[in-house]
Amino acid sequence: MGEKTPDDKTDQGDGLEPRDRADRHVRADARRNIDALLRAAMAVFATSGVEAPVREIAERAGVGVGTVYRHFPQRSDLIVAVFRNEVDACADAAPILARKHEPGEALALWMQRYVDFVTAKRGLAAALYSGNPAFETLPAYFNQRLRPALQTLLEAAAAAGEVRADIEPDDLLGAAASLAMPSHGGGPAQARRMVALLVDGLRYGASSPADTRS
Amino acid sequence: MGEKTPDDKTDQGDGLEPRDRADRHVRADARRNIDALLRAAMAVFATSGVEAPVREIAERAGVGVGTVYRHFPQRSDLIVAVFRNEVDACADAAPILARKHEPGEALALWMQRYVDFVTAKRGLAAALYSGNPAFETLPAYFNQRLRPALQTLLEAAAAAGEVRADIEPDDLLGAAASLAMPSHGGGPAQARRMVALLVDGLRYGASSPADTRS
DNA sequence: CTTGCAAACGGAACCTTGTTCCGGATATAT
DNA sequence: ATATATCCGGAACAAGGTTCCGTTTGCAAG
Repeated sequence: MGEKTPDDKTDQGDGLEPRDRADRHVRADARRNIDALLRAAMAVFATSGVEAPVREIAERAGVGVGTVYRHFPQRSDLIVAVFRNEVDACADAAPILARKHEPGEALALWMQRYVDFVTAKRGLAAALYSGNPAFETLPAYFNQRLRPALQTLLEAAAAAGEVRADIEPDDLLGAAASLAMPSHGGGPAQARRMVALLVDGLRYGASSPADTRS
Repeated sequence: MGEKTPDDKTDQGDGLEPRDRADRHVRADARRNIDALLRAAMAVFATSGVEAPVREIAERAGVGVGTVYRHFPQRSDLIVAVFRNEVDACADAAPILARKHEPGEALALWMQRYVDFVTAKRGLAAALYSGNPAFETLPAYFNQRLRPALQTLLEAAAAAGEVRADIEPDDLLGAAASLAMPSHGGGPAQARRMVALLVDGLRYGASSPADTRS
C-alpha cells in the first residue's frame, strides 16, 4: 500500500529548516498510528462522510486527538491523505487487473472499481467546491494518477480489438463519475449498472477493428 | 421527534414568493429587523462567503442572535432567503432595463447584472453540493425566475434583429455562470469581459433581421 | 543492559460557531 | 389605558476543530 507518509513535505526548497535528512527517524509506533489513522479515517469517511468529527476518527484508530494533529496538522490534511491513498489504490489496481484478465474484461472490472471509489466519496464534492485551498491540488492529482491508468487499459483493449478506439480516458472518467454522483438519485447499484452499460457501449462496434469511421 | 406533523399545509406555489402574509399580524419592528437582516446578510455573504458566522450578521444588522433565529430558524433559512431575494432582484431588473434601453443593449446590461450576481455568490456552490436538503430547491427557483427574464430580453433583441435567434436562455445562463465561476481563476473583471464577448458573439450574424435560417 | 533524550502520546482545555432559552420590552387591538 | 401576543437581546449550551503540556516510549550510544 501507499508508502507515502502524510507529512510528505512538498519541499518548496525553503532552505530554512535545520538539517534533516529526508529519511529522518520515524519511530515505529508513529508509523503504526499513521496507518491506523488512515484506515480509520477511510472507514469513517465512507460511513459518515468527510465531515465526520476528528474525535470519532481518533477513537476508531485507538489514539488521542493529539496524535491525529501531530501527523495531520489540519483536518483537511487527513482528508487529502486518505483521498490520495484511495486514488493510488484505484490506479494501482489497473495493472493488476490487466495481468489477470483479458483486456476488455480488465477494462470493465476497473471501471467498476472506479465507480466504487467515486461512490464512497460522499461529501468530497462539497469539500472540493468549498474554496478551501487545501483541496485545490486534489483534482490534478486525481487526473494525474487515474488517466494514465485508464489509458493503458483502454489502449490494450483497443489493440486487442475488444473496444472501439476513439474515446478518451478523460471522457470516460467524467461520464462514469457523473453517473455515480449521488445527485443522480439512483443508488450505487444503479451506478454500477449504468457504467457497465457504458462499457458495453465501448465494445459495440469494435467487431471490425480497422473500421476507422473518420 | 419522528412524529410526522399532519399539518401539511398545501404550501403549494413554492416557486413564487409568499407575497401576502396578511393572515397574521407582523409587527412593524419585526419587519424592519427582517429587512435589516437580509441586507446585512447579503453584505456579509458577499464579503466573507456564505459560511460567515451568524453572530457577525446579527451584529451588522444591529440585532441579537435570538432575533436572527426567531425569523430564520436555521442558518440555512437565512442563506436561502438572501439567495431568493437576490435572484428576484436580478430577474426584476430585466423588465426595467428593457424599458430604458434598446433591446440589444438591455440584453448586454442584464447579462452583466447576472455576472455580478453569480460572482457575489462565493461559497454558495459548496452549499449546493453539501447534500443539505435545505438547499435542494434553490436551483429550481433559480431557473424558474431567471430563465423567463432572460428569454424575454432575448426574444425582444432577436425580434429587433439585434442578435441571432438560435440560442436558448439556459445555454446562455450556464455559459455565463461557468465563465464567472471563481474556479476559473480570473477575477470578476475578467468574467465581465468574457461575458461581454459572449454577448457580442450573439450580435454577430444578426445583421440581416429577416434571415430566418431554416 | 543502562541511560539519555528527542519524538510521540493522550486528552483536558480552549476557541469558535450553531442553536436554545427565557426574562423583559413593545407594538397594537380594544 | 390596558392587556397580551409578539418580539427582542444575549447569556448559556452543545459540538467540533485545534492547541498545550505533562508523561511515556522507541531507540541508539555507551
